Amino acid sequence: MKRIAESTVRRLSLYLSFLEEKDQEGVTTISSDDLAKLGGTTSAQVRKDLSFFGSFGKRGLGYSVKELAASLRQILGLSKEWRVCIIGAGKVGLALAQYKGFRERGFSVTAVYDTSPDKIGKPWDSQKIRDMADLKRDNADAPFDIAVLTVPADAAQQVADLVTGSGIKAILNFAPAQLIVPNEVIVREVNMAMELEGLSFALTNSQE
Amino acid sequence: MKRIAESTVRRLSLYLSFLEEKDQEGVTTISSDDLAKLGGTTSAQVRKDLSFFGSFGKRGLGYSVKELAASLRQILGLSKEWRVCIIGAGKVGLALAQYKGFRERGFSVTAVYDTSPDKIGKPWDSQKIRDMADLKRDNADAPFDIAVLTVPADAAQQVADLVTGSGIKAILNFAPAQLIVPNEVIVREVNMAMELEGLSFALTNSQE
DNA sequence: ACATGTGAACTGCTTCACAGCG
DNA sequence: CGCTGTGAAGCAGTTCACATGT
Repeated sequence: MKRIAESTVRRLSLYLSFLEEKDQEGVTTISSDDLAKLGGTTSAQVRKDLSFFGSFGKRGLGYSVKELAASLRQILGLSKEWRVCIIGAGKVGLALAQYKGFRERGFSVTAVYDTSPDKIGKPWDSQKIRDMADLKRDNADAPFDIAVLTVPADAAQQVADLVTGSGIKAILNFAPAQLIVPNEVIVREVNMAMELEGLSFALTNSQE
Repeated sequence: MKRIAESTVRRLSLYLSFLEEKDQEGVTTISSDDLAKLGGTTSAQVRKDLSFFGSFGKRGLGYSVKELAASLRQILGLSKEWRVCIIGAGKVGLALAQYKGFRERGFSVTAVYDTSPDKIGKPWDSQKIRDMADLKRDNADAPFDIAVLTVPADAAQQVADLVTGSGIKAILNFAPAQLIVPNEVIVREVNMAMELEGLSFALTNSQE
């Protein structure tokens, strides 16, 4: 398959959320222009994004909300449940562990890990925080698809090594550190400092 | 000033974090190639990014770590303290409120707001959670530069209206909702669903 | 000799505009 | 006729390559 731009994938994800919203509202048909307005883009962009994957609309009519949503779920790989573990049982990690949005979207948080004896064994939801040392064995029993890293910056690389060493192939990294991982491992960074500094820059330079 | 790409700003932010790290380690001089390797980019990219703002290096030598860091802080607008409020005293909001990385980078969280009577008045750090209804008055007394939204998706637009109505000019939005705001207001979205779905897509399509 | 700074070439994402089809 | 799907054009961001300064 042709390489798809990350920006395209992000927009598909956005379109899907709008479609789900519209479906809830009972809307059955939607045009590329409607989707574009919701997502702050253009109808040509919407059609181009979809065109990489096939043709989903009816000319003169638009798209079936339900059908397009189903197609996008398929494209984004959301038809299966993804098994997610969270590494780092700090405030952010535990907040994420209980975040309902995960499960709704098919991401099922099945374990939380930490290295601190203070935290290991403590309860979260209906389970207990597990020892980081068990990750490799646990993953061999029932593999995780995605590891979410919510550890301090100085521990991030070491934890990432354990994660990739266990065979996990995707990381969502909340630690403010640039991870070095094998080629086949996919990493997405969520870097708060970067977002805030982007706002800082924009505010500083907005009064021209 | 010429318009600067968001990707450039994100990289500047990244370079700054590397420079701070290197400075800690006592490194005094660094080449564009060194910075590129740390950030997973190319030396030409680093030099081009910097070139938008001036010329900071010495030919044949490289950049002074301290001087370049100072320049980047200046460029990114990090020489002043930014006043930040957090809106939504749920798990994520409170986790962010106590996140040390904020203050280290010059972002000072000075208030947390909520609408729920259960939460208003409860302590966080050395302060109390304030009533959302007080935001406008509080902001008139001592303006916030940035509002961080950690509210449920269905409340996000309404809250954003209150925020922009109070005169706040920048929003970091953690709610999975596309905000509509006046032109002069700057919004950055941190959308977990999008990040996870990006990983899902990549995992689904990685085995070619 | 070495690494910066930068115009020029290139790559790839976005926008345009229209043919095609319901 | 309306809206999709798509080649072609346009534009923005990245990479190249070299002249320039130390």
